Amino acid sequence: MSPPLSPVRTRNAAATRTAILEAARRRFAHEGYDQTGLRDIAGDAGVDAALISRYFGGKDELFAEVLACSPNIAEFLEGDREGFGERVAQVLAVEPMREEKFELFLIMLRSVSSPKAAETIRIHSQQAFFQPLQDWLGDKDAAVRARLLSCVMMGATMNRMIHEDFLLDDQQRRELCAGLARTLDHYVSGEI
Amino acid sequence: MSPPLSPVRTRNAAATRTAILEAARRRFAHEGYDQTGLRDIAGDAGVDAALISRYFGGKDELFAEVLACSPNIAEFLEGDREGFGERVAQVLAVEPMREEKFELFLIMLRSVSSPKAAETIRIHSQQAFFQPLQDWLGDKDAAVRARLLSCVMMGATMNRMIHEDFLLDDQQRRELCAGLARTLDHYVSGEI
DNA sequence: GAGCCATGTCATCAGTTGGTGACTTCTAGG
DNA sequence: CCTAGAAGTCACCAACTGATGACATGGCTC
Repeated sequence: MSPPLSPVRTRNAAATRTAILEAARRRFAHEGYDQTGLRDIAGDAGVDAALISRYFGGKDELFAEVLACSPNIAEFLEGDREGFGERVAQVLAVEPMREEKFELFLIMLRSVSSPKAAETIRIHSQQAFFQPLQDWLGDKDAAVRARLLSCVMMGATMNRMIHEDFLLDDQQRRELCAGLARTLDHYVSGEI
Repeated sequence: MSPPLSPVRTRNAAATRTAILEAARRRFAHEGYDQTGLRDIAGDAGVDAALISRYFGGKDELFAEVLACSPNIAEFLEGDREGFGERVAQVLAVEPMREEKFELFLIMLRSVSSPKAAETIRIHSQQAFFQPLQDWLGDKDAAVRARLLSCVMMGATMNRMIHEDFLLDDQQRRELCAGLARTLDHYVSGEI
């Protein structure tokens, strides 16, 4: 899919590891765990496929590593509370899906169906998504509100995965974004 | 997974077809398109795997047939408008996931990652989910509101797929249900 | 410069998958 | 009762997957 990252300097373990990790992240985000082959990743990274098993142990471990080093929800929690809904909704509904901020979502949602990835995803989504969100909300109903927030966020992503803005013009997309933002802010402010 | 449906009366084309279709529906809902093998389905249906290709042409066609004959959104659209949120939220958050009403969602969400299934899903979700919902809403913003509704519905399903009511007690589940119902009804009544 | 270990390459394995065609067996219609 | 065709069975293929171990080679240390 993409050319080798550093054709000039081969035989550099750190660079190779990084290249594999990045290629894997893109692949997992675009095709999901099952559809991504070790050879695909290796090809993108410009690396022999055998190296992946050597560096990471196996596909599962590579997947876990990718999840661990991907940007999580924290980014959205920075900034003022009132702007949360708008910030998130922008990413969910208007910004291009290629955006990095999106990738963790895509990786998780595209790979849940695979049993080997499912457990890893559950643990990671709890640690790097749910718990921070819940802590950020702070109040007593935090667990339920975090769940509600994630319903909307995941649902929006899912929806976009299925029909990519199919049949929705710019105006409608803005309305969709506004609706999402409003609902998210409702949950944040505690009005379940 | 389950014993043959009719061991007494073999050599019945219609029964065999139905058995395959039902086994496939269960499998696709529980494991998704990729993780489901023709041999798994055949085993559940108590049928030789070769028959599937013979009856349906291939895995893709079988999948399309399963989607086509699964119960769709229409069931939820019956009844009064005010009760919509509650009806749906009940299924999404409190009723057991084994429910048949759930299966179409699960099939779609667990199989989007597979390219072969994705196109079929897109078409079918448009025909059997989106369009009816949009028509039912009726107003001008119907397209956007339908999208918002499906965000919440799919998101709730997705959430449940990832951590099955993990860490949520009965009281919290009721709150979650109430929150979902409220949001859904907001969208139905036009308050985006 | 020699030696050694980390790094990278290659061929290959075993398992699984969807799919196909030749074969057997049952049943309906004459 | 007998035959024709439907229904079901079986063996097998080609493609792909993740993974492994033997081998080649580069680059650092002494």
